[in-house]
Amino acid sequence: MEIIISSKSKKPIYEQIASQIKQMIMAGQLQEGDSLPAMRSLAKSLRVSVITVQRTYEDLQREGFVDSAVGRGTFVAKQDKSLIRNEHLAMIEGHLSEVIHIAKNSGIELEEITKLLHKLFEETGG
Amino acid sequence: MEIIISSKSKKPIYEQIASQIKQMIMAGQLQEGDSLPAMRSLAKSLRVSVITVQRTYEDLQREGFVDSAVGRGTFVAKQDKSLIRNEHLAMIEGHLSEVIHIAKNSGIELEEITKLLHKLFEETGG
Amino acid sequence: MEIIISSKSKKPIYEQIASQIKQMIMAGQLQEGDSLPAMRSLAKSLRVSVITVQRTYEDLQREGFVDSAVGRGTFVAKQDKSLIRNEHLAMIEGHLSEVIHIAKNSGIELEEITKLLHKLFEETGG
Amino acid sequence: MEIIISSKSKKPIYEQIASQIKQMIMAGQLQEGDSLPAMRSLAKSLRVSVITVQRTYEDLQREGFVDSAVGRGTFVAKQDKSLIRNEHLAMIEGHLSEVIHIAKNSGIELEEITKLLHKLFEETGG
DNA sequence: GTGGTCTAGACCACG
DNA sequence: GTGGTCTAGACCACT
Repeated sequence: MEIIISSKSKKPIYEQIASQIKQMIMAGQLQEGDSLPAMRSLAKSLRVSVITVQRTYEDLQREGFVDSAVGRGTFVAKQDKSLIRNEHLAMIEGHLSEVIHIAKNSGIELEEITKLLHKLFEETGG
Repeated sequence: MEIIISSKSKKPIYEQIASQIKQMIMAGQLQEGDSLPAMRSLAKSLRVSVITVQRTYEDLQREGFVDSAVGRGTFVAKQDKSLIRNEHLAMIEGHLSEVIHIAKNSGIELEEITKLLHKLFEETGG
Repeated sequence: MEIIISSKSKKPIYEQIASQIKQMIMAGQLQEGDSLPAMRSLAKSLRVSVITVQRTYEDLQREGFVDSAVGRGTFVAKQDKSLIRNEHLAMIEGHLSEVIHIAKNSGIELEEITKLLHKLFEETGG
Repeated sequence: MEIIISSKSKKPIYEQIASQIKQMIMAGQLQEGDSLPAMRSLAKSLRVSVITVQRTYEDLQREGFVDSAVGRGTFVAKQDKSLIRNEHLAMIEGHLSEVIHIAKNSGIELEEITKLLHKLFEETGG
């Protein structure tokens, strides 16, 4: 369970942890039925409060990525493909919003961004 | 000084105001030496607290967009447009690369991203 | 002793087991004096902890469904069926009245509730 | 803001508060744009921790009943009728689940419940 | 041991 | 003043 917490990031810690666990699930690194570390042990290894990890697991559960059962632990839930797709789209939307924010602040035209997007897309091996 | 504040936006009000002023400067709508409205009058016309406008002007000053002179007011500073523009383009390219990376990993089409980009651009208030 | 445990259910395991045993008793499938499986063997066949079965038997005993005798085992107690049944019917009527109150206030049709009732009945494991 | 907290209830406090506020909103007692009490003041008047109220407001926000803005407060959001309907259906489902739980424990037939439901529905003025 | 809830108290960003 | 985040420490129910 390699998770990196950056105190520089503006994102809250519980969200940083959550997004990294989501990525592991979406990448297949964590599979359906796999158990996640117990809250207390993960909290200890990440050197954060148990409450913070709890918040992370709670969010993951609410979003359907994991199931938690008192006394048994937390497990990766059956994944819905459209869920994952939506999650990816949300991440993309986050980046695009940043792009637009910067662009509007610096008078860069939408057309220029679109061209750059297409250029980068073609250049990228994929 | 037409500035729109959206209470729906997650962005703080002072940042909404600042980015719209930045835009006006980058677009040449506000030129070097032009004076910005007095804090109290801008606050009044936008129906926000003076403190909020104060924070806006502080940020603009720190970022080099304006100069404030006690007792005289706030003025647009000399802009090094091309430098700023290049920095911004680099940041945009970074985000777009992330977007493309995610998209290629999840089978999302370039066309869909382009549409999302345009949609967000139109939705985003200044 | 066919008992089904659903890990999806929010109900604790000991309660799932208890309610299924109660059902068997109320339905006459288990009769007065019949012996229940030993805790350890039931635990083994259900693949749960002995502690969980212990908790189940404790509850059944406290509610008067079974009697436990150290060294001899656990047996179905004498049931006062009609008394229990009437109490249960009264509780059910209370809940149904609540349901109807909500439904009438929000324009939900009786038919829809009936359908929901049947759907839930089929979904609910014992 | 008359809210009653019962320590007897199995429901967590934050949920008890939330459901009562939801009811006020659904009943029109709290209307769109109305401001809710500040977390700290509500916490004080209910004699619970600020954290508990925070959890309540967070849940209400996530479910779309209210909007919170740092520095300004928490306000009733624009209500979606289907949201309210779903909320009512969820409450009904909760009661029906209780009914089924009792029924299955006491060997009461689904048909009998259905008849009782219809009988009560007709008897109830509405 | 597990997760769920509640508490008290702190610091931050925002207005 | 507001809400948002993080912390530490406690008690509970379940396995």
